Amino acid sequence: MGKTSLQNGTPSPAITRAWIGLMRAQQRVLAAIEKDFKSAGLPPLGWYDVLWELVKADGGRLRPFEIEARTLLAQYNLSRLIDRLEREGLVRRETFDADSRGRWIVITEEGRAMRERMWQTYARSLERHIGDKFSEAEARELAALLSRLA
Amino acid sequence: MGKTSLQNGTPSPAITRAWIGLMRAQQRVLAAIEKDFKSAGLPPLGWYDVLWELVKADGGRLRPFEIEARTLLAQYNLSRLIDRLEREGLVRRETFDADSRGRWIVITEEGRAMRERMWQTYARSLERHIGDKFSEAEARELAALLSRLA
DNA sequence: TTAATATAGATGCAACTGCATATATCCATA
DNA sequence: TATGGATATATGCAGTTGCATCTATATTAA
Repeated sequence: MGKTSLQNGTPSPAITRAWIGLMRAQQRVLAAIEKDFKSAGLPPLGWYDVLWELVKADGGRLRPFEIEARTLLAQYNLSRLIDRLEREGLVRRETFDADSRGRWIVITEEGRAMRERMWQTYARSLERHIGDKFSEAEARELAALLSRLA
Repeated sequence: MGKTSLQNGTPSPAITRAWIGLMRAQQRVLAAIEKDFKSAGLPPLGWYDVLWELVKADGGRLRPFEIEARTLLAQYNLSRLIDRLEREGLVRRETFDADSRGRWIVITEEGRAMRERMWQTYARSLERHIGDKFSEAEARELAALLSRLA
């Protein structure tokens, strides 16, 4: 039994409230951010994560399975997300010579530009929907607590 | 600009880490719980919320728009979720005489039994995936911080 | 070598979601 | 009391997800 529980195997009210709070907070903030993206005529937030991993990576490229590990996307979802990104010209698929099962996913100039454009909106959203609600110390505390669930 | 931000409109690292932590924690815990449900041969977690609201409600029944308000489900998603619950015999749609646009959604005995069965698994999951990770005080602190985002 | 197994990535299909709109009814007011 | 607008719920459609499986290639071990 966990550190925090009643005798009968029922989670304590605090645990329950933390869980409900986690679900609702994530849903609300995510919905608010997605709405801001939509208003700005931007693609869904999920695209950002992939583009950002590629920008951070050496040579602006990664293997699909590497993106998968960094983003928590399921393999089949990532494969199709890459389809969409490629259709919009934001990434290219290139051959990976050392293993012909593999591919490089390479970010294009358009992809880099899009990521920056998305960040403008994203940064403002984070400020508005999260930053405004916490002091610096509280934000650190929240991040620390959440990291225990990762 | 928020309480917590740098000059240039970029969210502070603490805010960014809180946000990433929020997304990842929710995804991971939700995925773990859904997996537990699936292993136990149970329907998706989303069903639980509706059944639970109905159990708590007077007479075991609510109007769809009341469920909507209590669960954050979108109207069209709820309408279809009720279809599925009804198909499984867990709820019934009944007429609402005072306003014939409306309906009652009534939980059945099977619905009550299913909710209890789901709770067995749910409670253990919450213990394992959240309760084990926090002291009582920490859980309260986390819930309090998350409630600011609601 | 070859056969068995594992890994990288893609894809058909059914279920679910979001969006827009439909349908039915109610309410306010001219 | 007719009409314009609001509210409650449902639904067609296109896009997305999850699941299972496929193809292609790599690795291991006999």
